[in-house]
Amino acid sequence: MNTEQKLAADIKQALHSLFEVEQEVILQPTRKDFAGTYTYVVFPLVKSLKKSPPEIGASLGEYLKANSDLVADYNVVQGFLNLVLEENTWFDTFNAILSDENFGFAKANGKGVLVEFSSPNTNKPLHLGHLRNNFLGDSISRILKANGWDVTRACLVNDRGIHICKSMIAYQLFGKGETPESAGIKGDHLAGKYYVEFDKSYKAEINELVAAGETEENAKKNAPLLKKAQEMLLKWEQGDAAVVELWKRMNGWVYDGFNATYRKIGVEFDKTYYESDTYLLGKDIVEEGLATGVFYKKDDNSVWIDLTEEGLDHKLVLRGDGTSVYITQDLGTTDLKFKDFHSEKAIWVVGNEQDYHFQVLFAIMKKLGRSYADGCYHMSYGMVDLPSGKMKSREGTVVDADELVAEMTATAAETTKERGKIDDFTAEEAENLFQMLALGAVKYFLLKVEPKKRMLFNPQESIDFQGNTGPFIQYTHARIKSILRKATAEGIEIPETIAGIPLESSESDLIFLLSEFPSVIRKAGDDYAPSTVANYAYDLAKTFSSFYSEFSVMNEADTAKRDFRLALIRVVADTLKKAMGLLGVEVPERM
RNA sequence: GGUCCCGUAGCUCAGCUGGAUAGAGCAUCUGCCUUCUAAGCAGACGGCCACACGUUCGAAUCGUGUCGGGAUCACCA
Repeated sequence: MNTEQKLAADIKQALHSLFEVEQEVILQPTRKDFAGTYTYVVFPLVKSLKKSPPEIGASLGEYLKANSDLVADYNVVQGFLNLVLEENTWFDTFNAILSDENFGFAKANGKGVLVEFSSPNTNKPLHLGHLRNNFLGDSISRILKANGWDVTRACLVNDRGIHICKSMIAYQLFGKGETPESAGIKGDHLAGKYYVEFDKSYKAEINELVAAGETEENAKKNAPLLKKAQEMLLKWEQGDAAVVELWKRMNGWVYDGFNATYRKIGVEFDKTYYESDTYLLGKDIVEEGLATGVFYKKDDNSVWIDLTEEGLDHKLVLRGDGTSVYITQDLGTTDLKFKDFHSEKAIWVVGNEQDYHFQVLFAIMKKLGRSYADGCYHMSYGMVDLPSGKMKSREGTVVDADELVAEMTATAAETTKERGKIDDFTAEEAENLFQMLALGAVKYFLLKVEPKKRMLFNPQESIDFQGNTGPFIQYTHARIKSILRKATAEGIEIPETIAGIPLESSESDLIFLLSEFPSVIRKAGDDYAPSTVANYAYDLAKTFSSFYSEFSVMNEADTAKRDFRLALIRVVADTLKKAMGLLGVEVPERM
């Protein structure tokens, strides 16, 4: 039981003894302007007790001061009972944190969760929007693990379909046999180049047809290039050797490119599914649904489900000609995923433009009686917009992931060199640091915003290194480490338990914040919100910085005080490292 | 048009299981580096929390409606 829970129990007991009231007690942190750590709001008691709020507050405060060994003092402002804690409870709280290396992390709960994210298309390189997806997926995986879940990270690669054929056709027509090696272009970028190429030529054909008197609609449907792509898709599905060979070759290039990017941004998967393997799945589920009467057949043989009871519409699950639609294969892969991993939960990190799709998918699974249906969650997130509007790969108006990371790394290098604090680093150490800072900046930037909100990225203003940013938190960690190195150099041993030291308010602020770490992790997991962890890390770093400028650690004459501060800041550094770790961000020893 | 999401300072965002005088960062302005890293700290400036009504002792937070922005409603994925 932590301090807050104990205090709540004491208040509950007090309510019982004083007023014979049985009530759950909820505490809130006391506002900065008043003395106290926790505040209990007495307004709700006014009616039943028929006493004024200050009266209730005072008698409750008096009782707690006398009977609770946690409460040293109290004050009442209107209906707010502010409780000042005994100093030794701060040390109880702190010592518990100090002695627990895994403070904040829950024990394994023996249950599995599958997190699917990234899910790239193999016709274009990753852009800023994909980065948001990757970082959200990576971070929520880490957060769920910290909440005790056994996490499997899965990636479903969209490696087939008409859009892939578009790149392939364009390459066949205009590629002149070039390869990533011959062109000196990363494989995913090379494929992307031909995807854009396709779109350009396709649009030119449409314009020609329209000029020749076709309607725009017809032109779009009948442009020779599109026909070629559709033919190629058909050939691919028939297993045409030449087409499959080209498909394998080009996808191979793309995977090499993706792997390089994933390695650079520090994202990994436990399991990769390929849509070329799974796109035919789901038809047996359609049969099952027809047999159980969950689905119904129309005259043209197409299969549907009625979801009007769920507030949704009728939805097609299989075409009249027996071929799959998107949801068909998703039914199949969902079953497959739960069969493969026997997990309790599955999470899909997918943009909010698919909100409706997932509502439908989950509703169908429920109607089919899948036991896992309630464990399905769509972690929906908003698009990353540019000042000019939406990013469009076909039109080339995207912020490329590789380019962005490279630019940020250059900025980190420049900013760091200006400051001249790491002049003794080897080239490799320096490069390592620049990468760490660049990724810290980008990841933090994308994760600090609540996932479901769409966010704006302004390339001109770019990503900052000051203020509420990843590098600021990394910097805070490095500053603490610098002090700890100094202490080690002087042979100072940090004590394992602390007691009886008069506390400065910024010190108790820090202890209080540290004590909240477990509930922050819990909340982030419950809400699927890495932003909760990001905001916490910033809050902690900010509070430390304030303490740092007000008090000195190593120059403190009272050695007991000094040693306490060393212990305190060591836990702060550890907690910053853990919190940033949950965002997939590393923190440096020096910067 | 139906459904879903969003609307908080000039800009980017916290806060939303109802609680006190709504917080940060950026930008603008003032101070602070001979003491542990100034990527920092302290301060100033900046708000009808889109609007209206309702529930409540109490609403940025909950409910209803309006307005504004976005997404979606394909035998595309």
